[in-house]
Amino acid sequence: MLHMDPLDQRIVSQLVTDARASYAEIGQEVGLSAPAVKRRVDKLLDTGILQGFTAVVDPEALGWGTEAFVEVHCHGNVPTDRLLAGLEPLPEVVRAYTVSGEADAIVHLRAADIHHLETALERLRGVEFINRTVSTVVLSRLLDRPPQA
Amino acid sequence: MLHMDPLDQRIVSQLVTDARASYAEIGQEVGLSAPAVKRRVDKLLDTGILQGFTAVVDPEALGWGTEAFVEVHCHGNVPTDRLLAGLEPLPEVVRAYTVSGEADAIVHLRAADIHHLETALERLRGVEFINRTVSTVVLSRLLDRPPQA
DNA sequence: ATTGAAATAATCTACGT
DNA sequence: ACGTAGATTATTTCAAT
Repeated sequence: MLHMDPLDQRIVSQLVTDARASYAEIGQEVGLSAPAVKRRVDKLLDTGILQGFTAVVDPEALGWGTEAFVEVHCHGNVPTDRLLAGLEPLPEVVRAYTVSGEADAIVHLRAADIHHLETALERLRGVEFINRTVSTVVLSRLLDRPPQA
Repeated sequence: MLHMDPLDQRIVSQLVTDARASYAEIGQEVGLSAPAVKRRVDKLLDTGILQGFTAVVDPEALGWGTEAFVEVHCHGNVPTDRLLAGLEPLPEVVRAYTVSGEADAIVHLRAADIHHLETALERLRGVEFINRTVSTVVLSRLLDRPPQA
């Protein structure tokens, strides 16, 4: 179903490095004409291998400078779709994962400041099926690597 | 030094949604000409508010389908630059944060499979100043939100 | 599945307001 | 700081291999 040949991989790699690179530029790097690159990119978008193109924004500049990771422990067994439905409405939830181990999920929160983070945590704890949360506040971002350069 | 007016915010928002949108398209959305949009984008890149443009790739397709979060506990006090120097050489480290609480850092690992994850963990534990690690393997990705849509 | 060429569209570099 | 105009470059479509 989804397979990338080496050329696709190099195209994807270029786009990860600079999503606004022209098809001609990419083509020059990988040894293809611009239309050939576009067709491959279109197909990669079609198959879902490429999910889209986005700008990388300094969270500080957006006024979302405070982050935390929260272990979520639920009452009994909660199916993932209910988990998702419970977390989705909270705008401070950047990412969420179901995990092995004691916790049921890990939630990545992003807020404007500590106070905002606190209210976000309160709302998170207010989600009906959530029993207990364990928060870890981020002090600094050490590393933030592009998916594949 | 870094401030965004409402027009900048709308431009950034457009670019987060689609980093390959043309300046003319963005301009139409926000009520500016294409050159005006480009000038603002250039300035946003210059000030570091916009850090770049990247493609969003399905990690499965890259053969990096297994993820884990690892609490890192160090021997005594390790300065952040030494932490960074220790983690940076490991390609499986996608992101790393220094954090409040018991752990010294949280490391986000991405590997091809469980076996690869295991070897990555072993190498992580091999970093000299690392005392103990607590791993949590990701079972599924519930939510992965764009920074600001 | 690729190239090459022609039509269309986007970008860049003025310059003027 | 924005817009318009003109030159340049990129993208797209299509024909052909």
